[in-house]
Amino acid sequence: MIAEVALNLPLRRTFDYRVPEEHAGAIRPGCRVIVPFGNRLKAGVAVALKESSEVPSGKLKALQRPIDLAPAFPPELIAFTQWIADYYFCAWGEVLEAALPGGLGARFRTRYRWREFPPPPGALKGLEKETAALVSEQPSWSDAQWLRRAGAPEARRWLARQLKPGGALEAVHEYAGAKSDPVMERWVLAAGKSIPGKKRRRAGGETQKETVLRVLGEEGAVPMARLKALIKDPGRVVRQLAADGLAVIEERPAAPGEPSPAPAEEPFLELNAEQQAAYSTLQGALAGGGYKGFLLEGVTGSGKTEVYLHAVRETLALGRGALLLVPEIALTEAIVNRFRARFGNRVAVLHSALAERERFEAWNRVRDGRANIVIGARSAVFAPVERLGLVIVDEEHDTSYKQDENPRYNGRDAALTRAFRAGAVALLGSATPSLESERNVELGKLTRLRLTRRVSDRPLPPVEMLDLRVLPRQPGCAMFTKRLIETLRETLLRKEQAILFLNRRGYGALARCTSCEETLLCAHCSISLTYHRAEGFLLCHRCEYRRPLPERCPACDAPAMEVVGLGTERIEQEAAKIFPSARILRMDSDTLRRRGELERMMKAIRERRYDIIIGTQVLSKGHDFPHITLVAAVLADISLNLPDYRAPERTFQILTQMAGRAGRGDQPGRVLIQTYNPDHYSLVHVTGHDNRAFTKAEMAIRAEHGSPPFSCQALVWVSALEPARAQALAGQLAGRLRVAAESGAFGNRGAESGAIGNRGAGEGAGGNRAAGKTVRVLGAAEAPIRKLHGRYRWMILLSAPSAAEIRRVLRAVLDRDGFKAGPRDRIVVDMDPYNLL
DNA sequence: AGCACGCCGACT
DNA sequence: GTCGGCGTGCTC
Repeated sequence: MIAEVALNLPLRRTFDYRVPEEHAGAIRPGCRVIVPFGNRLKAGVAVALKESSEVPSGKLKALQRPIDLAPAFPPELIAFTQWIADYYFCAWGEVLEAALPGGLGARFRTRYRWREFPPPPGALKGLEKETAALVSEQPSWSDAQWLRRAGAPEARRWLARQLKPGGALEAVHEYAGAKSDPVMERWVLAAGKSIPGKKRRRAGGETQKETVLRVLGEEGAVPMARLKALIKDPGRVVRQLAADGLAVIEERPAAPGEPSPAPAEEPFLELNAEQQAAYSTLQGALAGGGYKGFLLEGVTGSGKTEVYLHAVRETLALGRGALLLVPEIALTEAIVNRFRARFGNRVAVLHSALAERERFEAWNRVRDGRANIVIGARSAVFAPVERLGLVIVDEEHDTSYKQDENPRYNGRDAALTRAFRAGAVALLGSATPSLESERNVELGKLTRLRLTRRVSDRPLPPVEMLDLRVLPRQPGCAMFTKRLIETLRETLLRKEQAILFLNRRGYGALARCTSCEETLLCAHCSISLTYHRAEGFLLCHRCEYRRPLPERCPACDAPAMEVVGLGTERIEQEAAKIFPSARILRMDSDTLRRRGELERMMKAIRERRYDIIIGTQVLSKGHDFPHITLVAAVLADISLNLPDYRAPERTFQILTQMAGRAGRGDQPGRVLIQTYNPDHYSLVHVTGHDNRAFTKAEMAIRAEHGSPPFSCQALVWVSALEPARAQALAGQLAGRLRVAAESGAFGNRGAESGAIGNRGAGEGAGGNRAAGKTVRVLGAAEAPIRKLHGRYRWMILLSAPSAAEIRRVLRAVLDRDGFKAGPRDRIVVDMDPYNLL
């Protein structure tokens, strides 16, 4: 028997292994396995079993052992992850790695062993005395031991020499368990029947031994941890008892942590007419039992979640499971609690904010069917839900669904494909749908469902544009118009809460010399440093680089450094000056570092312990604030000016989401937008809450430029340590891609099946193509951020009617022709990219 | 990605 | 003479 194994390596291929007789029964498709690879061990997934292999049997190795007793991946997910790897042009093993909480999660250690023991005396030559003593006294020792004792460079060289053929040592690699293995606890069990009762009593009461024996007599078995509370050094006492045959020490799997108590049970709310209409349609689709896709477009506060809840209930009633994806930052206790209040422990939460143990536990509950409703971020799209009937993607427009490291998949698009392949209903929800989804509605791939009214029947707040080019400012504070400050003052006088929104953290945008105009840049990236006042440092927002704000300009030595531009820290400082008695809270990724901080702050806001909340877009995502009546964008232009064709879409979405935060309680809300571009269409349509008008305008622009969703794109990033090398390599690669694109234009291509094709009219459609190039190659061009993490970056843009065309070109150059980069160069493919910088 | 192998310059 | 730089190629 041969197992085909996908390894977590950036290789777009699998490896075959012989399955040894002893594991023949245990190795099934979907099992994680340990295999020898080169001269070490690696974890992988047996994705298929077969009778024979293309690989000559002399080359085949035997896999070492399985990690799992039961396959970690059901057949559906093996096929689905392969599809994802293929579509996103990445390694299957990397997708499998991303699909499991904690990854494949195998731990290894290395032991160094004497080829003969005791070692010949000459072998220790060159080692200092202590290290020599350590290694000469034992037949083998672990890498951890070695590192602790032998950090010196001579020792390192000695080891390398001895490990070479002819040396006195060999390295033995061992599997050291998986992260997902149950945590073990040491227990003490009573043994032997004689519990000596007539020991002479000491004046002070029981001896420590007697205490342990008494507890064992009462309970039979206790965890060591509990004895620790009773006596000083339970390990020593228990070892003695064990030696006397009175106790036995045993490792047992620790009991899983207390599941948090389910919140009070909550009834299903009655749906209003619009919700009911949407739900009825979903009900029909669910009953149909096959794939159907929907876009639920509902303004903030229109009750999308209640529709989700009803749809999930219906799904369960049909004997199927459900998946709810939420954006990375938005997963709050609120939505999880609502689900748990209706469905109790059928709900499992998979999220990076959870501790690793909890994620394993949740994942296991899904895998063995105890839970069949999964709520989680992007990677939850790979949750092993059985008989999947419904996949919901909340806030589907959110760009955090796109992973910006390998595998570079989009959770929303992956969700559509998974639903399609599973014959499930897909439901995308948003107040501001993405252009991709709008296009899919136009193409009939998604059916639109609309919720136009807020549940409370409260009208949407009026939005007022404040033109920064002309309006008078608050004296001494140029960032605020008088109008904004007056409105804020009224709000505070009414004892209501206000949000000041600015999409940049830190104190100011950059630090500059007033004398020579030099701007301070990051040492590793070609972007300006942001001053963070609270930390007292200049920080790079792309890497970890930090440095103090210098007194003198590093370029001209003038003592004239100044911090220019706006950040949330500065807004906070200025607001505190104007409203000294207001209670101000700043929310951005700086103040939200700690786990659970978001929840704590949200609670404090709901309890009205703050008057002004200042923050970045973390504020815009999916939270209810009943007492906020004013939302003001301090400078809407920041996100508008990025060199990214999606900047208007993002700006419209963020501002519309922010506007939706105003006035959800009893008080009506209002929204102010300060900007230098009051006539820009993406701002104007926020004023009118006019989704459709914005979409129409933006769609026209995209159509004109042929950008997504009217085409499919891939970015090929090329980076190197020297700028010239990056440029040359990118130029070469672009040339080769161009050749492949042209030569393939008239060639044969099979239609691919099963693709949902989130964008691009041609996905899976086969013919209907004009003769000529279908794949356009743009560039290579230098990246807008030309240097990042010390690497110089170039980009090549591939654009085509369908992803399949692009894959064909990429395969031709990168796989078939094996276009090679040096070990210090990097070539990264990003399908359907969101990050264009 | 690692890690070996292999082929050229500056040091004990 | 060797240590070590990094280009090249392979891993079932």
